[in-house]
Amino acid sequence: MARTDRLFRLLHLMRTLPRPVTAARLAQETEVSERAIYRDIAALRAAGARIDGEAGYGYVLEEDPALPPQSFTRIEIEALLIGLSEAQNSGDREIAEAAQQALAKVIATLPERQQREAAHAVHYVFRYDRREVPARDLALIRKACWEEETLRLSYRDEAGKETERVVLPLTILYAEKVLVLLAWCQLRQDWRSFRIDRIAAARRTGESFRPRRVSMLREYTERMKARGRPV
Amino acid sequence: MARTDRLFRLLHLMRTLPRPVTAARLAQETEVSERAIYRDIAALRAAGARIDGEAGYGYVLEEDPALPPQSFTRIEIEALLIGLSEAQNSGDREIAEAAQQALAKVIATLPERQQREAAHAVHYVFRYDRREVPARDLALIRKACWEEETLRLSYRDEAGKETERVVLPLTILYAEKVLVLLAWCQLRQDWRSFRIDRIAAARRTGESFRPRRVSMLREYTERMKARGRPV
DNA sequence: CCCCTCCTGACAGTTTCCGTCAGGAGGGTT
DNA sequence: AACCCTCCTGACGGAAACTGTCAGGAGGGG
Repeated sequence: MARTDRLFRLLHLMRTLPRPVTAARLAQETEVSERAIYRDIAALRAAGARIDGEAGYGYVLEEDPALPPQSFTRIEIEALLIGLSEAQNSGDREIAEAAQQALAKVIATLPERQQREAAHAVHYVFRYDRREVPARDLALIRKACWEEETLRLSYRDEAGKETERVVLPLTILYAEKVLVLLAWCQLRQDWRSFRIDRIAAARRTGESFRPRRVSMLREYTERMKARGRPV
Repeated sequence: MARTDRLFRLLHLMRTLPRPVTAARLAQETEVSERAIYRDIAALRAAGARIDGEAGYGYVLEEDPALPPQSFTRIEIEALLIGLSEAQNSGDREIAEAAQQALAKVIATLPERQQREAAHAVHYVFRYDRREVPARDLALIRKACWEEETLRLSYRDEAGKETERVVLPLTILYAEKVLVLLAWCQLRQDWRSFRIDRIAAARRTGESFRPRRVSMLREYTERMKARGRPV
């Protein structure tokens, strides 16, 4: 591999691999020695890349010279930061972390002046109602929605009674203080909302309902509208 | 000039000089021969840059996913969308619009598959408590925070009594259902929070307190910590 | 103490790059 | 047709950069 190619590839790897990226990992991916990686990082830094690197930690690309600078107004930057803060209060740990990473990626494309504006944002989100974090099975449910795979749920209703449900999971809904799974319930043959904190267990069935998720959501939306309900 | 530097510089020149850019111009700007430029262009192309070049015309850098601009995991995309939804519920119209635009800009840089993932996101934010939108003067207050300019406020307290305040505005705080301005109040010689919906009028004084905003925020934060209060 | 990782210099051998020169292509204008 | 503009590519000899190995060091955390 030509060195030129490798330098661009390193930038790409630092953008896409989970942070932080170690020199050992980069060396493995590009099939050169670690010493070559150190040299490459130095070259990229000399060329304007802002790469944070701490002993014992790894590398984080903070400003990327290969990308066209993206331009956001100051208020757009503030809006993104508000969004990050809100996502961090979502009660969903995985989403909170993902928001942080996504925003860091966006910030890395910004010129220095705008990065400074981001650092000195004037909006601040403050929430007392830290929602219960129903960490259990949330990732599994999310994945099932993405992959349009049926789930078997053990669900506890308000009275504490537990039933087994086979559902087609459509959407994770962030309502006021609870997370809700909107799904098509095969037991009831109708749409049902399941509070995620009342899901005792969730198991994947291996059965796919692809590609029906989007059309079912459309149906649900239209039914809610027909009932004069907010969507 | 190191070749690495030169390659990034060429990308920058093609982005900023009037199109089309000739090899002769690039050679002059970077102080190398035209032959070197031809080689550099070949290297950039090998690295994925889409550079259009026609004999007798010059070069045009096609700025698009050829140099994979940004990559987000699926959950990162979902997190950004959650953030957008939350920002749209912030009660601040300007922020809501800015969030939409910022996100559109981010999405536009994504490869097609990821744009589709964004379109079929599984998370949905739903809020009953549409907050009061105190649109009046909010933009002015925001700008004053950014520019570190003193404000004169007509402020109504809970009993409806109106006072005049001269304040150094620091932060717009998104609490549960209200927007709050955190400021240093010169009348009280202390930090005060002002509910934005109770601000009857706000006027700029023309007096700057730059560059004190950041250090004052730090002070406030430290005081809150010393009092065992959440920051 | 150990572990993890980033960091830098030196070395000899290997590879790449450089400008110059030559020849060609494509498109447009007169 | 000739001429102009520009992109394009190969070859050459000399110069510059790169390579992996080895050695030594730093910082942070447990």
